[in-house]
This record gives sequence, structure tokens and C-alpha cells, in this order.
Amino acid sequence: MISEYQRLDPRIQKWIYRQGWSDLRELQKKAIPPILACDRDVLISAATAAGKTEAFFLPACSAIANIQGGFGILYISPLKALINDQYRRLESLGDALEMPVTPWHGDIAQSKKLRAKKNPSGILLITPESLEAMLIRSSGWLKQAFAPLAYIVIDEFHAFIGSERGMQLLSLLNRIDHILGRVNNPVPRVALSATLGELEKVPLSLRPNQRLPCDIITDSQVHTTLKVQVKGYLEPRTSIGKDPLPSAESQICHDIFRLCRGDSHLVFANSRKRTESIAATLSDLSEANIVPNEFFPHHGSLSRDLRETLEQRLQKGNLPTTAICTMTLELGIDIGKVNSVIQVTPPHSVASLRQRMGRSGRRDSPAALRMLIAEHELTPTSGIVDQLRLQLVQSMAMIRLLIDSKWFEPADTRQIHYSTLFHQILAIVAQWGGVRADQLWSQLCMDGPFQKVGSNNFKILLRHMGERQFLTQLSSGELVLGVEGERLVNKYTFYAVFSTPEEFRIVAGNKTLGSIPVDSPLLPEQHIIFGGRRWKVTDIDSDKKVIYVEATKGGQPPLFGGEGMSIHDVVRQEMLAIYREGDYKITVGEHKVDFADTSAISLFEEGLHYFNSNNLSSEFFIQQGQHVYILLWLGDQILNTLSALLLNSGFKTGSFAGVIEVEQTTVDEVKRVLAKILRAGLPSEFHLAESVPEKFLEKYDEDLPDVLLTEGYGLRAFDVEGVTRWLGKHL
DNA sequence: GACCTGCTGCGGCCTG
Repeated sequence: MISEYQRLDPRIQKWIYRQGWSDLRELQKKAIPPILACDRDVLISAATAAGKTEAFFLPACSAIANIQGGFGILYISPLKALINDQYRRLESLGDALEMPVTPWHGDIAQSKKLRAKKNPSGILLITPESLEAMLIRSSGWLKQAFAPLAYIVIDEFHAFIGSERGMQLLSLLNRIDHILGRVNNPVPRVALSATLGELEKVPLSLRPNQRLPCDIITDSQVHTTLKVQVKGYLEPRTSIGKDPLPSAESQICHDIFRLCRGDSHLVFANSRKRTESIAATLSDLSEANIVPNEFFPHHGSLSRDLRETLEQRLQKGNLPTTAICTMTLELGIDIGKVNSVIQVTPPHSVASLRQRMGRSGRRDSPAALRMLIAEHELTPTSGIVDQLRLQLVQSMAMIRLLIDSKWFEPADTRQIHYSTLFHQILAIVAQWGGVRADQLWSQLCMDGPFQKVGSNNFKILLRHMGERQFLTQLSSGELVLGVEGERLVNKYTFYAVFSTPEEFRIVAGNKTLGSIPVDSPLLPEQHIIFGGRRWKVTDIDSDKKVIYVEATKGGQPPLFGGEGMSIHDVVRQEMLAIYREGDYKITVGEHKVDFADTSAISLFEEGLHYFNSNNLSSEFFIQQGQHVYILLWLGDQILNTLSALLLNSGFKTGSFAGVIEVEQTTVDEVKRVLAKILRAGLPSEFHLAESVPEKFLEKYDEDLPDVLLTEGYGLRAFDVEGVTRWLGKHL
């Protein structure tokens, strides 16, 4: 029997030998037969640096080695930087096979693109947006250039699933099969990722119509050692007249300085503002200690130049370097491995934490994670969020889920994304010049990624697009671009399907406090926290993009960031489990492993004491002075729903860090009203969404018919069934 | 006050 290795092209075998590899990894061997077969989709899910890229490219290049007259492999990446990295990695393999590798994105010179256009061959590395432009601008050329296409491979596939970009990508892939006349014999798709939850459901996200079978290949050897620690910090209360104690951030910076100097680390700080302030403090500390600075910020608002300099410094590894970063260093940009990962304030998801962990762990040392968590010093007026030490317990819950349960959030595939459907209708019409409505329906909905859209709603959308002159119907029945459609498609910003979130100015009286992107439901009367203070929304002006607020009374504002948003049900349930057990430790064999330092332990005990003395194990509604607090221990979609129900019943309410506050009322009153709502039957998501004045979230939301906008918004923000279940259990 | 991603074609000017 011949080995997998021997099935590869002899020139590739020689290339492997020249790399000095003694053998292929298990994952790479396993991938050879299904990739060479070229008759099915393949999902390759394995840890960072496990050799996923080679697992695909070695057999795939083997299979297309002798293809002429067009591209054999289409590689799609969510990031330009990743395309540049992969280009560097694939060049020598390409040379060995005399197979060109062409990077193609917005920063690639026109001359290079023109050269590839004249002689398309080998491997094309591209972004979804550039592919969209190609389909719209040169579909005739594409039909020729992609004629021998054998594989479409998608890198960092988890970054696409369930998102607007993911829907666009699936539609693009369908459009390629269509243009090549391969609807019934589609081009095999290969997805690469390190962070795929509920793996068995992923093939449906790779090919919704399931026309090809999908093999799933995973890395069986997953015995990574991981060192974890949670460190607690106390944010001192502001005292007047005395020398202020160092702030929690200052204490944290001193520890980062001590822990990181001399090696390479990543510090995830969750927000640009905190990233900048920590990086600045660390640079000051270096100066004060007369040592060279090795701490630099990295986030999306920094220039590409600054970011790349830092990435190269990390990758070269000859100078100790610590990046203080946001999620920009989460995906697979080539920066090598770092000694440890530090997380300041809890991450927003376990999936994200897992991805970040993958950055740590060099050959000689195990992966290491530290979480540095600050909580406010308690005062007589401290709120429930502080008293419970929710930040700390959330961090502990996430660590337990990551290590103990090996759980992380699966992608949310419930959204419809009407905005992206609108975009793809325009894109397909622009690509073909004119199409019939039934062709759009079958390509996008029946056979494509928008399977959740019913024919009635599709008709509503098309009719609306006609009325608003995005589309025009010819006497033949064919749909072509209307005046407004032309206007959108001809803007070069058309190719991207996501928008940079619109910013709303927050105005109190005649003073602008700043601006925030509106990506969570905001209602008049709702309480928000901004600039460390509590505000009540008095009015929202969607046209001027202004939110008017006025100061509202209350105790000290609770300590939490935006991480309170979009927390998953499972995380909050794990938090409740920790309080109920009175223990956060992880069981390994017969031992309990403690990962908290003394300060974190004492903070945890404070939170636990509050939990137990208020009997929160069985009480979900509690009275504090004149306010009622509701603890659901569930995710934010359910929280939003209950919050909206209470607002619609005339209560003044807001929610912070998973806790709903209802002002000036009693537990009995709240329960009475909720019981009445439950008896009458809850309103639908659609009905709740109708009461939200600002519903524009995605790029073309403002061009949608109201009924579809409201439906999409309701599905995204609310979960009526979840609340019904919760109320049934706890009233 | 979570975070992140991406983009054409053409005319005009400059430099080697």
C-alpha cells in the first residue's frame, strides 16, 4: 500500500524533504486522501500552528500541478495581512512547481493585477471584497480565468460564519459555481479554522444547499499544557484631602511591567482607549527606570505602518516585545508565538479567549494566561454589580468553560441579514446586466445562503426596491439597476457588505459628552453609563444622530466596560453555578486546582458573601431600597427582551452587566405585572422591535422596507421564547 | 463609551 506521502507530486515530496521535515504531521496525512479526491468539501479544524495551511496546500497543489489556462486554487482570507503572510509562505512551494501565486487585494499594485489578468494560473489569494469587485467588473474574464478551478479554500472560516461578510462570501461562491456552469457539479470548498464550535453543524454553514458531502478533519493530539492565573485588584474609592491610593490600572501596569519585561507577550485590553492608556503608562515606566521601551499598542485605529512595524518586531523575535492590543492580534497574522497572554478585564467571549490563548506557548514553555481583574472598593452605596464581584466571577466562569468544559460560543447562525440580501440582489443584477426575479430567488434563497427568507418577504423586498428605484423592470420582465441602484453600485464603497458603525453623539444639556456606536437597542427612558456616570436617555434623534441624556441619581456607577454586552447564556449560567457551589476551582483528576491569587480569593469571598446573605441561590428578584433588581443569569438577548417588556409596561429600567434595575417599585409589583404579561402571552419579537426607534445596524438597513427591517431587528435583539421560559420558572 | 474586517477605475502629475 502506498503511503499518503507518496501520493503527492514528486516535486512536492522533494520540497518537503528540503524543508527538513522528517515526516508529515498526522493532520496533514489525514487531509491528503479527501483533498486529492476533489469531489467533496473538507473542514480542517486544528490548533494554531498545527500546519493547517500545508494540510490543504500540499495535496491541493499536487492535484492542480499540471493544470493550464487559469487558476487552480482560489484562497479567500478575511484579512489583507493574512494574504501577504500566506503569499510569503507559499512562494517557495509555488517555485518548486513552477506555479505562480498571486496575492490580490486593495493594496496590491495595479501592474501586478494586470500581469495576472493576462496570464491567470496557479493560486489566487483574495479577499471577499476584491472577489465581489471582480464578479461585478470583469465576470467575462473571470469565467475564463476560473475555468479549471479545482478548489476554493477559506482561511479563518470562523471569522465568517453567521456574519454579513459570511453571507456575502457564500453568495459569492454560489455565483462562481453559476458563472462556471457548475451548479450541479460545484467546486469543492475547504474551510480552515482553529475555533469552530459545534463542528458537526459547520458543513451547513460552508454549503447551505448540501450539494456536496463534507469530510471533517481534526487534530486528535490536543494535550496542551496551560498555566492559568487570575489576579484581583482593588479600585480604591476616591478620597478627598488624602493622597490618593494608586488606581487599579496603575497597579496593573506595574505588574505587567514586572511580568513582561525581557520577553514577548500579548496584553489584551479590550478597548482602544484602555490599550492606549496602558501602553503609555508602560512606556513611562520604562523611561522612569531608564530601560529601553518594549511596550507598544496595536489596534484598528492605528496606521498600518505602525502596526506592521510592531508585527515584524514580534515575528523576528530578536527583541523582547509586548503588544498591548485589541482583537487585531487575535486572528492568524504571523507574529510567531509569545511567552504568555495577559487579559486585562474579562474578554467578551470564551471563543475569543481561546483564540487569544492560541498565541501563547513556545516550544520550550507551555501556554500561559493571566487575567488581571479590577473591582471597586465597596462603599455603603455600592451597587449590586460591585457587591457580587461580577467581573471577577465572569472571568472565573470563562476560564472554567475554556479548560474544564472545553466549551466556547458557537457562531450565531440565526440572523437573516436582509441588508446583505439587498446588497447581493444589486450585485447580481450589476454582474449580469439584467436577471429575472425567479433567477434571483433561486440563486440567493432557494439554493443559496438566504434560505431563511420566505418567498413572500422576498417579493416584498423586490417590490420595495422597484418603488425606490434601486431596480427597474424591463418590458421583457428582466430586472436591471434603477437610478438609485446605479448610484450605490458605482460607489467604490459598494464592494464591502459591512459598514463602519454609525456614531451617535451623546448630548447632555448643551454639552457633548462624546460619541458611541449604536449597536445595542436604545430606548427613550433607558439608563446608560457613559464617562463613568449614569444617564437617562430622554430623546433619540435618528436624523441628526444625537442621543439626548440627562443625569440621573443613584449610587456609585458600577465598574464594567462594554464587555457586559453579548455575553452568552452559558457563561452566565456558569457564573451562577460558581456562586452556588461557593467554589470556582477546576477539578483535575482528584485534585482541585486553584488559579486565583490571594487578592482575587478575597474579592471572590466578598461576592460570595453577598450572594449567600441575600439568598440569591433561589431569589432572582431582590429589593434594594426603592429599586428592584432582577438577576436572570442568562445572556443579553434575553436580558434585552425582559428589559423592553418592563419599559413598555411603564417601568423605568436599565440593565448593567447582566442585572436589570427597575426603579421606584417593589418586587411584588414587578412580579404582578410580569405575571399579567405572561398570562396574556408575550408580544412577538417583531412587536417589541416596533417600539425601538433606532433600528439601523447593518449597511443597507435604511434602504429596507419597514416590515423586513423590524423582523430582522427583532430576531437579532430579542428572544421572547427564552423570556417566556424564564418567567414560567421563576414567577 | 467592547472590538474588527474591506474597496475600482481613471485622470493627472512626478520621477528616472
